[in-house]
Amino acid sequence: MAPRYALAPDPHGPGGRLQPLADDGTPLGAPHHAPALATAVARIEAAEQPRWVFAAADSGYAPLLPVRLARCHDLRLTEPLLLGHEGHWGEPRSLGAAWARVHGRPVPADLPEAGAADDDQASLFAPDRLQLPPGVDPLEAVVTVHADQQRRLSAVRDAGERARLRLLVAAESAGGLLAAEIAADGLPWRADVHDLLLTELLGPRPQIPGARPRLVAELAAELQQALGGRPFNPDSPDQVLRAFAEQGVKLPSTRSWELRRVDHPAAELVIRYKELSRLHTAHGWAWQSAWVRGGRFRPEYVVGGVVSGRWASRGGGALQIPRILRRAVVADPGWSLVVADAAQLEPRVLAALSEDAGLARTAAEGDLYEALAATAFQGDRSKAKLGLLGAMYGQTSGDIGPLLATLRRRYPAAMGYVEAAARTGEDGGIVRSRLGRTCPPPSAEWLDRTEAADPGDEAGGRSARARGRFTRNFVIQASAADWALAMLAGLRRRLAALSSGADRPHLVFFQHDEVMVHTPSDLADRVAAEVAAAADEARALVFGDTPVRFPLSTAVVDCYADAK
DNA sequence: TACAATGACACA
DNA sequence: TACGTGTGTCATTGTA
Repeated sequence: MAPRYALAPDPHGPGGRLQPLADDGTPLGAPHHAPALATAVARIEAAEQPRWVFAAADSGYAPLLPVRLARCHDLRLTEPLLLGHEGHWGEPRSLGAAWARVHGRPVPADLPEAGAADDDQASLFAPDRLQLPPGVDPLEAVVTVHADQQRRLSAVRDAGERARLRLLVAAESAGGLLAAEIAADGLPWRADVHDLLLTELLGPRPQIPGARPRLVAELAAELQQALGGRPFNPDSPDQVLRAFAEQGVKLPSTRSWELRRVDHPAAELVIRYKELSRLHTAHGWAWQSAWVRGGRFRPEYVVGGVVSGRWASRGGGALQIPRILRRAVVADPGWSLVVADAAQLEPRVLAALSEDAGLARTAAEGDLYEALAATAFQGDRSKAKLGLLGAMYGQTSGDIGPLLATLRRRYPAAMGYVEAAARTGEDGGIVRSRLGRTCPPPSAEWLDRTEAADPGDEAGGRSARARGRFTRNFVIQASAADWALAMLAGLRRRLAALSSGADRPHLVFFQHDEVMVHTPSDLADRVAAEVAAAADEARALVFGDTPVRFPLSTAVVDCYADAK
């Protein structure tokens, strides 16, 4: 019974090799070849539930689906976590680079990131991106690098820190599995509802691709009339500003909040035009034909794509679906959507991180801002919220000074925590999330600007403060991402235990502090309970013994738009 | 023609 | 009420 298996798919064909491993990565016996890798993996998974060691789950797991794996160790996702933790942020992070470091060989530079832009024929047939030197056996490389990563994890001195970093590696790796599953399953998307919505708001689909839909074109014409009648392109901020100037209206920019303050009939039209035009270009018919197929929206997620550990997405803008389009996300007949988002996650994370007893009391349950207002802001919830957000993001302008002063007096530990993180950043230091994700060090240019600068130098001071805001926010955003990842990994495990087979609940969406499960309706209530349990489990795993709670607002709905 | 920078706005 | 972090995408505009 091996706790771990390394695997390497054959470059061509359905087979692959498997190598049982001990926990520390020591090979147990000889590798064996499976003519049908997915079948062999499914059999071993059913019997042993090992931790699968992938070079990269995103490419290694997808071909095995619909086989579901419980646990993995993703070498590609783990390497940057370790390099960052060890203070080697800029080092190449490919499997080949990690292999070369173990063997003291020349380390190959990383290839540029694959983006949607170069996702063409050429790159489809490009050699893999592992960067292994010619002649190196991929399975041997996976085994070697895994053993090295396990050794480096064990080398973390402090036991608590070591345990947390291991948790981070496991959660990040689970994210790798999940992202592949979500990509394969897709988000339920009703193209007909989307169509109807577009037609209602924009007019019928233009016959000529690229043409403005009727209502957008009419709005553009109306706008031109309202600004003197001379033709101009409403998509060009420059031309819009000039058209307004000709009417005697001086504007610093065409930002919508700026336009809202302008007393001119054309301002409203510009705002409306931009809204509709954006819907058409970003999420219109072209978007639908590119990204929606077979009743599912299939974006690509990039696990750890943001330095803070949040996921990013590539193509389709999966993490920026405008609210109005949530109408199109509808459960299949007989199925429901369980939508859950963590309420006030970031201030709760601050309370737990800083162990500020007072703030933790306000975060023990219910509405955190309400509780904060009651104890420190004479019941004014908006002040409480503004002040706390300002503290977490490093806001200095506006009338926020007195609010920050109040917070500093009432919650010295919490405010001290973010201010210490800000000072570390301003001084060029690095900070880490709760589980040990490390922020990037300052760039060489930053060091030039700040260290060479005189004390009174404006540019240097600005750069320093900007980095202070970044590190101040990093400790919170990245620790929130730690919690979310742990919650997600737990929820994934719980859903698998709830039901297997074709009509099991699927995680179909994840956006920073929000998850969505598509489930047979008769399981929806149990899914909702598992979401709550996963949230509490993540609280204990990530923050241990804290009075802070992380409540979720959960809705069981047919349509995403009906959640909250 | 292709790419980068910019402005704007969507999401957390 | 309007500037405080992190992203992705599109159209325009300027440069290679």
